[in-house]
Amino acid sequence: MKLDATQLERVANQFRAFAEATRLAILQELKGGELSVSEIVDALPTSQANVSKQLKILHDAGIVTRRKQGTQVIYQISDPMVFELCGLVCGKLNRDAVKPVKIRF
Amino acid sequence: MKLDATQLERVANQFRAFAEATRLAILQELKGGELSVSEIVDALPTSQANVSKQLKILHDAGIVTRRKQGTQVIYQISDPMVFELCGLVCGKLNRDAVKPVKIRF
DNA sequence: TCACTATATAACCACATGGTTATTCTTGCA
DNA sequence: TGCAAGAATAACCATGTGGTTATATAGTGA
Repeated sequence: MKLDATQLERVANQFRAFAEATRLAILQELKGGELSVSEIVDALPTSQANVSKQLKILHDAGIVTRRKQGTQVIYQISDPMVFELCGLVCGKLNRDAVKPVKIRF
Repeated sequence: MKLDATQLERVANQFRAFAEATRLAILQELKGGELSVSEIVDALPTSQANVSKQLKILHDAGIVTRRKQGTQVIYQISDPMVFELCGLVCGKLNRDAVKPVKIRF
């Protein structure tokens, strides 16, 4: 059963959301539980504008959910598939590595 | 245990290899077993040059292996993780879809 | 050696995208 | 109402990249 061009494009779009270090860093922070935008900004070495931009991409892809609380917006990972995905990739990188450097998301 | 910037970059690079419809289409063809470049070209609506280019990206990412056989070069998926990855993403897309349209890589 | 096939590479272009700075919008509070 | 904080958006730039066309490279057989 082969996916047609449209379906492949949708799958590619999902992968694309994970294909940037900053977005992965955001997801890594959210792994510990929901966080407000400013908490994420404080945790990462990038600007508030960029965090908002990347969060929008993750949100559009359905990877995170948002919730307003006063003036804050709180984000949360929407599907634990995220961890499985990153786990698979880290596993492959660990297998491929010559030196055994354990990476785990 | 958090990944540092370099490790996140490597994870992102893996995801990036999957983040294009043409490369996913190639992997989908290779799902049935090893294929030569020209067989892949015949199966896809793109040029030989582009197939070679995308195969190089997949190969550099360690996702496919190559083998020369006469004048032909035969490619193969190197790690079954590929199918698990695509399966997870398809599963998420199926869950997210309002209309239940089963997608399966 | 000469053609022919199979594959890879180079040059190029149009377009997408990550990041920054500046600005706008929203909410809560004095 | 005015102000400050939190977050999103706009404009912009530099870079990366998918695809094409054209060319180069390697192997095969006559």
